[in-house]
Parts: sequence; C-alpha cells; structure tokens
Amino acid sequence: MQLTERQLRIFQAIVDDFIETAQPVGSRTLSKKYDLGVSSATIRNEMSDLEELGFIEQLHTSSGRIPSDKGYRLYVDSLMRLYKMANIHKKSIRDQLISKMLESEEMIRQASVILSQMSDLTSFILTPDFKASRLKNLKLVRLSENRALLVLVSESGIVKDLIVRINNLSQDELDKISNMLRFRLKGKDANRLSKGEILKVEDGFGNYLGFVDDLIDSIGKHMNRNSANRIYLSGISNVLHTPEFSDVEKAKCILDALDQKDKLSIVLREDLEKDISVRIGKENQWDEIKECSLVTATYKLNGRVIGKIGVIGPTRINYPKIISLVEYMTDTLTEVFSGQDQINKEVNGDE
Amino acid sequence: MQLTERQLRIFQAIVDDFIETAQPVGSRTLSKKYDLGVSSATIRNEMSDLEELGFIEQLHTSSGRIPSDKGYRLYVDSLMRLYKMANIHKKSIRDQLISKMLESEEMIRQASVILSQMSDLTSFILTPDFKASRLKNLKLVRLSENRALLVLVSESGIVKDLIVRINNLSQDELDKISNMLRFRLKGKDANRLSKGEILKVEDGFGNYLGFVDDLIDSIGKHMNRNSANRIYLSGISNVLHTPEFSDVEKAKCILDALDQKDKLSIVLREDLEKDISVRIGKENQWDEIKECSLVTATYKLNGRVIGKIGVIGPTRINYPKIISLVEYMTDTLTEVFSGQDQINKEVNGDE
DNA sequence: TATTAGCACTCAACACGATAGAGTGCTAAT
DNA sequence: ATTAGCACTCTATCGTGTTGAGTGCTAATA
Repeated sequence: MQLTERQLRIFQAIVDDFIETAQPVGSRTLSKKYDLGVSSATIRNEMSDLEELGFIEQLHTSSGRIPSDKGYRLYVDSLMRLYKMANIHKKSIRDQLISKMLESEEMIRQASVILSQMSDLTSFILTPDFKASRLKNLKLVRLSENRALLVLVSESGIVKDLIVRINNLSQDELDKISNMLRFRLKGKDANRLSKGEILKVEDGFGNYLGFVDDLIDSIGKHMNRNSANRIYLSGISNVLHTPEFSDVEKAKCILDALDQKDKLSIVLREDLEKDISVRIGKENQWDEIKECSLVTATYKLNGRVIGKIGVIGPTRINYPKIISLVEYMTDTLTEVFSGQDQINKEVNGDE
Repeated sequence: MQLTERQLRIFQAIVDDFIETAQPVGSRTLSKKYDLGVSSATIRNEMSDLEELGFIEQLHTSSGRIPSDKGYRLYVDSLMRLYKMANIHKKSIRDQLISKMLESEEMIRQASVILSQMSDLTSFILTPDFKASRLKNLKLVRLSENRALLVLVSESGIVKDLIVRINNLSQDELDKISNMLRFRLKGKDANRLSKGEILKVEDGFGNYLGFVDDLIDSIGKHMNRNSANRIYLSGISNVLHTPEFSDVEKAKCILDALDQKDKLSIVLREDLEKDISVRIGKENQWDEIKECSLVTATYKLNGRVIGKIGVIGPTRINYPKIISLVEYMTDTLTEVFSGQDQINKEVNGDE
C-alpha cells in the first residue's frame, strides 16, 4: 500500500504543522498555509484516506487531524529531512563538556543539563557502566579500625568506591594487599572477576587470603547491584511546559514514571545495542509513557557501549532536530571518554 | 498580645483539621468534629479575632479559615506536640541505610529516596562537602600519555576524582609524586591547601615542581566550583500529588525552581549552622517557593556540618511527623559517616 | 475522472444564568 | 459571656444556548 506523492506531501504538511502548533490541523489551514495546489475539499478526501490507512487520527468527529504513532514512524523512517545542527550549537556543547576540567560524574550531569536545555525536553543519562570497562587500578584506604575504603579505577577513568570491613589491618598491610591485587586484576573486565583465577596462585596472600576472598565477593555483589540504576534526570519542569501534559493527571503519570529510576533504567537498557533509538508512543512497552517518545543514543569507550543518553517528551517533538542533537551529544561524550589527543589539544587551547 | 487558652485550642483544631483535609475549615465543622465545648457562634467570634491577629486567613468572604504562615510558625514554635516515630519506621531507615554495603554516593541517594517515600514529599540531599573534611589519601592514576586521574579520599571516606593533564609521566613517577604529596597533605583541611606551605620545602619535587604547582591549582579550582551544587532530588512526582499544587501553573513554578539546582543549593545553604530548620511559606526569600515549607537538617562528621537533607512541600504539612523524620534521617547519616563501632556491629549482625 | 464549491451536520469550547451549599457577621435573646 | 437565628456572600456546579472550526457528502465543473 504505497502512498501517492500528493498524500505524502499532505501528510508531511500535517506533521510539520502539528509539531509547530500543537493544534490538530484541518483541511482549510493546510490549503491556506501550505502551497499544495489543491483545494481544501481535495485535501479532505486525501486526509480521509490517510486516516483510513492509520497515519493520522481524529480526536473527535469535527476536529482536525493529528499524526498517529504509525504516522510519526513513517515520518521518522522515510520522510523527515536531515537536520544540520548549527555550528554555534555544536561549539557550545563542546565548550561546556570538554574545555572545563570536570570530575567524570560531574561531566555526566552536565551533559544531561545541556541536553535538556537545548531540547526543551526532559533529558536523562545513564552513567557509564563500570562493569563494561577494564580495571586500571585499585587502592585500599584505611578509615578506621574496622573500615576501609576500596577505590577502583577503570581504564576510562571512572571511579567506584565502596566501604569494606577490615579486621584491624594497618595501612601498610592494606597497601601490600592492594599491590598484589592490582597486579592480578589489572586489565581484567570488571564484570568477570573470577575468584578462582585471582586466588589460584596461592602464594603471596598468606594470612590475608580470607580477607581477599571476602573482598572479591564484595566487589562482585556491589557490581551486580549498584551499577544498574544510576541515572540522572534534568529539565523535569519541561514536562509541564509541554501543552500535551498540561493536564495534571497525565503530568502526574509521567513524573511518577520518571521517579522510578530503577524501572526507567531497565526500559532504557532495552535496546542498548542500537546506536540511536527512537521509540514513539505506544512502541514503548511501559504503559506510563505510552504517550511519550523516547530518543536515546549510546556513548562508547573503545567501541564498547558504556552508557546512554536521551530525552523524553510528547510524541509531538521535532524529530530531526532532537535526533541530531542527541547524536551529537553522544559523539562528544564518546570522544571525551576515549580521551583522544585531539580533545587534549582543545583543552590546552582553551586554558 | 497573648492568646487565651480557648483561642489556642481552637487554633490548634484549625491547624490539625486543615493539615488533615486540605480544606478551609469553618466554625460548624470545628464545633461538630472537635470537642471544644462551645457553640459554632462562639467559635466564629474567636476565629474573627484570630484572623485579626494574623494567625488564620480567609480565601474569600464566605470560605472557612486556613492557617497563615504566621499561624504555622506559632504552631511549630509552641503548639505542636512532639511526634514519636514508630520503631518499625526507625528500623526501616536503619536497615536501608546501614546494613547494605553502599558506595557513599549511593547511600546519599538512597537516603533521599527513603525520605521522600516516608514523607510523601519531595526530598533533597546536599552531598557531603568534601571541603569541610580532611584529606586522608590521594593517588594519581595514569590514563593515557597526557591524562591522569587524581583520586582524593577524605577522612570520612568521600572520594573525589578529577582528570588532570600530565606531560607523559610514567605511573612510577606519578606514584612518587603521589607519595610525596600525600605525606604533605594528609590531615590538612581540604579547603585550606596553602600552596606556599606545601611547596616551601623545596626538596623532593625536583623536576616535578611545575607539575605539582599546576596540580594544586587544579584541586583548588575544582573545590571552589564543584562542591557547591551537588544535590539529589527524589519524589518529584509528589509535588503533583499535593492538592495545593494540582494547579498546573503553581506546579510548573515549583518544578522550575527544583530544576535550578545551583540556586536551590544556595538557598539550602542559607542557614547551614542550624541543626534543624523549618522555613514556612513567605519566610523563604525565594519567590518561587513562597507557598512552600522547607524542613531541613544537617548531618555531620566529627561535629562538623558536612551536608544537609530535607524536604519541600506545601505549607500544609504534618510538621511534627516530618520534623522528627528529617531529624532521624540526619542522625542516622551522621552515625554512618562517623563510622561508629556500633554501626559496624549492626552490619556484622546483618550479614 | 479528478477536482471543487456548497451545504448540512457534529462537536468542543465558551459564556451565561440559575441553584445549592457552606460559611460568615450581626443582632437579639438567654 | 454565650448562643440561636437570620440575612448575606461567594464558590462551585449544572444545564443551556451560541459560536466556530472542521468534517463528510453531493452535485456541479473542468
């Protein structure tokens, strides 16, 4: 069932107009505002067909039409023109992310803030997955008689810390253990710490074997629980600025969803493999956000996906603009995490 | 201008009823629902006086009365009965915060989540101020030719990391520098790193003097910029669950305010010295939250304030309950950060 | 045959008016 | 000093009528 050239033109006009005005668009508006070369009556007939095919829909008998989820899908997949981001915006992003010396966690937050501000939507970012990268270094710092801090550093510069119990070990002893462990763990995937492998060479640990055993358990537990649900949100008030959600009940529903960080992060992980993902309305499995669109993209380190950034808004969003924005954000993040020389040059140039 | 015993009783009933129902309360309701021993007409007269004194107010001529900000202040300062938290709730908090082995950042977030869930309000937490505690350890980890990670650990177990530029130094060299720096910085207040003091003994650093000089600058800059605005929010959707803010415009206003983390954190810092602070409605200087109450409290380490936790809601909140909840949260956090033996026992007992 | 003008019809949105109900303030009686 | 009674005020709600945007259908037109 191929659409005719004219149907496509009309459909495109409907989408464009609706994205701009947020008002259902009628045949008269179309014939006046867009140069379609046919009368409103003809447009009416075509619209009737488009509705029958499921690309547009009516809220009630005498209202204009709005694009359906299926319609947006058509638009995103085959109709929309590529959007070229203005260089000034690109520069703005780079300046804010790269040139400042930021703690990695801080940079993550900053990326989310930038994205929400530039999109006027609610943005989120999944923090880099420590599990997906290799260990670079570790250190045990004695805090008190029975507590020490285990600091883990990944190759990408992500730092994890957790408090472990010690049995009155001195800092010297801890240093010794740290050194031995570092030697064995370095370069290993953080999510595949095989206890057997680490402990198989029995020499070295001596009396500390039990402690090290516990330690590796702790790391394992910690990995499985924590790294799953770290997510930052930004621009939440944009939900209410959207006409679609000025109805309190709907807004409540969406804010509720956004508050459930754990569930949200599961949803976001769903198609982690895809570089960029656009999920429109009911394409989302999660009921609470069935009236929203989700545009997400992954950022990487050494070719491996380590996190995800994106926005959530009504289905009526400026897809071309938003998609290119999200894409550029992840490209920049990927660069930053890879720590390419190029970046360092920019940093140097800036300060 | 002292209130009579009866006026106080009536006023208390008004506050209690309004907190419960969120509806303006009239004289008839009072005389029926509360055992005040006088007729509605008498109550009316007293209410008229209370209004003249500014403790209650009317939304329009024929509506019931609601407590004014001044009224709530009176209530909080002298009228409210102490609320005793149920042990089961206390235990629930302790279980969630203490017994799990959590990364410190993770614990902070968790505290905020618990607080919002138990209060049905929006909660926030200011992360521990690294500046306010002493340095325990530091380490430089080489990431690439020209980037290294500087990891700082405070006595309280808070970890800060930032990326610094290096000029192709090896890990061995970095270790040497780390060791020397550690020796000199240990125990120093993180916010009073005097460059002169650190560098005055010129021996030791040799060729690295320039690098170390830069390093200390970086730390200083980083401290001043970053530690100011780290704030976690939780339970944002509760804003919309509050009848007061089901008006979209008001809700929008408040969410906007909550999105401005930097401004928010300044507001929260205002009376940092106070153990517990209750700010009611217009007592807040910030226009956007002039219809809200803020209940905050500080958590400490070694007697020094390092952070703050609290809730924000309408002025109509259950003050006794909320205050004791916030208080208990900070007590628990303070305990956790101090790492008292008692806690370790509980942890031991739990696993 | 495809297009268009014209017209009757539908439905949401808005304004208007009437009504009910909760609550007050005042006055006169207790 | 307290209270019953009453007139008054104001909001909230419901039904009604009107307006206007938009449709679908039909008949005329190119």
